[in-house]
Amino acid sequence: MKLTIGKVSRQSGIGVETVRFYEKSGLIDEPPRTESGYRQYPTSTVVRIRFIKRAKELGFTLKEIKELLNLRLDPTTTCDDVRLMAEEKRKNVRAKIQSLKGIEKALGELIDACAIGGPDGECPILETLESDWHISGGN
Amino acid sequence: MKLTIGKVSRQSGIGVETVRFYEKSGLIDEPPRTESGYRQYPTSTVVRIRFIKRAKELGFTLKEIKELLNLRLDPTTTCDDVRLMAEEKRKNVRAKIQSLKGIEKALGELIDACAIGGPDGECPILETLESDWHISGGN
DNA sequence: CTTGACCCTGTAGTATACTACGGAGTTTAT
DNA sequence: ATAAACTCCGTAGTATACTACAGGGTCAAG
Repeated sequence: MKLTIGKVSRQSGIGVETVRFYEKSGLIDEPPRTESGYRQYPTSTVVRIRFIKRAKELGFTLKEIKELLNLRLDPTTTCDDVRLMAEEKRKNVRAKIQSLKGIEKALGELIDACAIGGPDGECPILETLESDWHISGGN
Repeated sequence: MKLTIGKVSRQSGIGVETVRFYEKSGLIDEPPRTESGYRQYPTSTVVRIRFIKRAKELGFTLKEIKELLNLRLDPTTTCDDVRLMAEEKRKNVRAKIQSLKGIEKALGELIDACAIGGPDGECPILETLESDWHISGGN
């Protein structure tokens, strides 16, 4: 089943203009066109755009997302290239998870403190997070 | 010990201009000044800026980071307000962790496939991630 | 067969988050 | 005491990621 740009837009929750912007930016392939020039997307485009959306919410730039989506074995990349890049990305993702867990913990402590009418004034997020976690494997 | 803006900048790994930008944006307090007008930062400012930096890498906007840093019990907020907001933030953080775990898993599978000279052509990130996880508590 | 919703291209404008610069005063190391 | 390095403020410029036209053509329902 082929989709018009409007359907892709609605099903993936982004604007029509943004779909075209992602195409220009190389995040999604140029789809085939009808005789009159209308784009005809495969349904997989919706999955791809939803991935882009989520990855953006996780702090990846469009450039990084492109790299993630292009991580595959094809004639122009060797297996080693792909594996090394994937390992680099995974290191970065794991660091993000650790950072988020630190924030989750801090929020949990704040919620608990709140429930028992705990301390006030200072910023509990920072008090809880004064440890040395950091994002590694910069992009 | 008081720090000049340059020291804060170096210790937190952001530019001097960015420190002033964060001050203008209300992310860090206006520090006291010397007679000649130089800013004098407490060391806690460095901790705060490092938090801002990490939170940015995790996909939070400066607006959201401000809200996180202001989550505290003070005369202008009630305990319930703080707890509800903190719970909302935690929900969002947990969703992010789940999303990242999905990506981590996908990368792991790609790395494994690579190691054994697995399938090629398609994008394994997408193939692995075609589930319905999403970020909730949207901001 | 028309009317309204849709699609096309291209360009320009917006929001966010910096980043650089000009022109000046201040501090510090030699 | 003087040069290098730092600081001040304000404004303007940049990169990223959209978002909104303008001015047209296309398709589907009644």
